[in-house]
Amino acid sequence: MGVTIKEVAKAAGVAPSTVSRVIADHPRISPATKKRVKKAMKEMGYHPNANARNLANRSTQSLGVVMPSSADKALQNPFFPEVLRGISAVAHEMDYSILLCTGETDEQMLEAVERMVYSNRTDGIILLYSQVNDPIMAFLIEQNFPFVVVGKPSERVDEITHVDNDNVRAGKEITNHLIEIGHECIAFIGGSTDRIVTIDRMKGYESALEEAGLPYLDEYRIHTEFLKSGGRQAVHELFSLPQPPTGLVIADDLMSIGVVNMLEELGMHVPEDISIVSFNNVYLSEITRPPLTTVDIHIHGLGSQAAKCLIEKVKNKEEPAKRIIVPFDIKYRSSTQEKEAPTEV
Amino acid sequence: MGVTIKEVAKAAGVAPSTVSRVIADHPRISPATKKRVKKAMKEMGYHPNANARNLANRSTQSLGVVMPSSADKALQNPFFPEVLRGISAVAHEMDYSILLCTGETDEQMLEAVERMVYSNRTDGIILLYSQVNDPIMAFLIEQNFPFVVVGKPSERVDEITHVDNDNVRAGKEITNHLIEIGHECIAFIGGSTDRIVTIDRMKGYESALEEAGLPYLDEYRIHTEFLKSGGRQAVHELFSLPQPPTGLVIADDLMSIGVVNMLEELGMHVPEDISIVSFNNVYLSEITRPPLTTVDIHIHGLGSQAAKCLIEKVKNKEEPAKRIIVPFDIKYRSSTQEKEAPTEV
DNA sequence: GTGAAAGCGCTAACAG
DNA sequence: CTGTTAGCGCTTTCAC
Repeated sequence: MGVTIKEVAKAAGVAPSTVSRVIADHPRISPATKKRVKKAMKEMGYHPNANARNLANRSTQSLGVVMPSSADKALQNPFFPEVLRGISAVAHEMDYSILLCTGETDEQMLEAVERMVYSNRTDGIILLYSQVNDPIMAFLIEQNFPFVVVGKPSERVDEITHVDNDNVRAGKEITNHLIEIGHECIAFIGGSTDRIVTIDRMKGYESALEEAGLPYLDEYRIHTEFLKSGGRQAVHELFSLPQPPTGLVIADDLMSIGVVNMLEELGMHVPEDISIVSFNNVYLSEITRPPLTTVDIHIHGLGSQAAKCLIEKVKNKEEPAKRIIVPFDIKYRSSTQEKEAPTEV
Repeated sequence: MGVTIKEVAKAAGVAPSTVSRVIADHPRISPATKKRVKKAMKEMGYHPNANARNLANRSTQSLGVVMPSSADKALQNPFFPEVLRGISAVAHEMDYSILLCTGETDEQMLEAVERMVYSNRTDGIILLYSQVNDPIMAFLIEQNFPFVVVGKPSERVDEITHVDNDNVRAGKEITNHLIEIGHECIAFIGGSTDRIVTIDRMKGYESALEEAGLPYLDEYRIHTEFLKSGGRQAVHELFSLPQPPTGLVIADDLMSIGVVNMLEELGMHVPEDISIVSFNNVYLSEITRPPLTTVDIHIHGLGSQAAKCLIEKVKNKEEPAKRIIVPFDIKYRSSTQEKEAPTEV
């Protein structure tokens, strides 16, 4: 194994505790010894053993990150690498490591999280999703274990630290954009209503329609897991309505890409026949055809803020719950187009 | 903190060492005490402290996973979540945790890896990419630290355990497909030639052309970082050649999506005017327009095999270097189309 | 089969 | 300012 603190101490002619103090950058230590010890450390290639440190400190200097279960196709969403980047950036800066947690099924996920917590492998946890009735969140709360969620918790919103966008407002603004450019029949397509993010974005959509006095039929709201078979059917029905929509608010860029393709197959063109807006602004939304008008939610920022909050919380158990709202902005691209006034004969 | 081994020992009326033996499922222990201890553990909600265990064992029960630096847009490639799933599956099964390692710049990455290794945070490392002159790999070799690479190392191929597809053969087969359906002018578009995967796929492409006696001009090979500005230019030039290609072999699905869109903008249709094949079979390649004919490289398998190899290597330092080739298969979809014989007048 | 005791490598009082 | 000492929670000889 590597060099230990004792060996360094001996080499520098001091006690191990002194070396420890140098490592911790303790104030009350003479510059002379400090220098001497540092020199010895360098010469001997000393690096503190994280395990031993953590044992002595009862900490782990690591953050657990829980992704959604991989049963979920959504895991392939570029959202995740991006949010990981954000987390990683501040984790690295603050000298924390990242412990990843996935699993095939929900039970496996819970089990993995339990193990992490019980065996003291992590100081705190970041939940990368938020859904109703989440057993993992319930477990964390019950254990009073530090965690933050990226997104909005489904309940006890004020007691749980979370980092989110104002998805309701974002939903409203992006829908308003569609309204402003002349659309009156606007439908919403989102994933499962178990996901809070879907709900919020839809709320925004509804409130925009309401304020504008536009119709929002039940038939205008589609919730489909992730395209494919079921989704196709739903979209098909949407456009078989007597009054088919001319604008679509879609809860996620990836979904948009699927929908655009589906529409084109059905002989409808985006944006000529139908305008589409969505959320996230993943890299793909720029290079797809047409490039998507979408809400840039600043994924990286969500990640970095979450890490920051969690670290604060870990360092100070009494840190009050807080809510961080990461601003968004809208990227206007060519999936939307002015709706010409209906040709009245 | 939690319950300790001592408390369990006291409750069960045995010595701590006995409890330890029960945890480790030591053979020489009477069924009676074993049962008694287990009962106590359960009742008290005992869970071993990973840190203490690892310190005593000089191990960490965790695997480090190194992603490419996030400077790389490619990080948003769904390849990563998917390969993580694979790693995760076996890690979980074998009771290892996953330590993630990213960084904004290459230096930051190296630094992060060094810290992981020096501070004994991980037992072994999986490199999720392979490129020439990689300082991280050099470091790992120099330290004689256990690692495996997903992909093919740029050098010392027989000394480094790696998990890869036979990318040369895959490149050849997929190119042959294009040839079989009548294409004769086939170009290759790939990312940086620093990445081994690009090189191998291109070799396959070349060898297919050669065997078929088809031309492979220098102008038919494009290496572009990741579309956008530079890429557009290159593609544009490709189709300004006196003999523009009718088939395209593209090194990555995501790139294909960009290229398809670019072509459509230029007024060319896939597959009517030009056929496209690529690699990876990420989820998107099914839902894009048109769905892509692509090599399914079994990303999940790459991940799980890598984890398996690494764990073997970690458990047995003497484990010889090995190479695991994960099979691939081709998904035929509608980005390719028979090329009608040139209309000879 | 089980217990006592000595560590794993580091930190943190408590003295001085 | 620095050394001594006693752990952190678990494993592992070595006895019995």
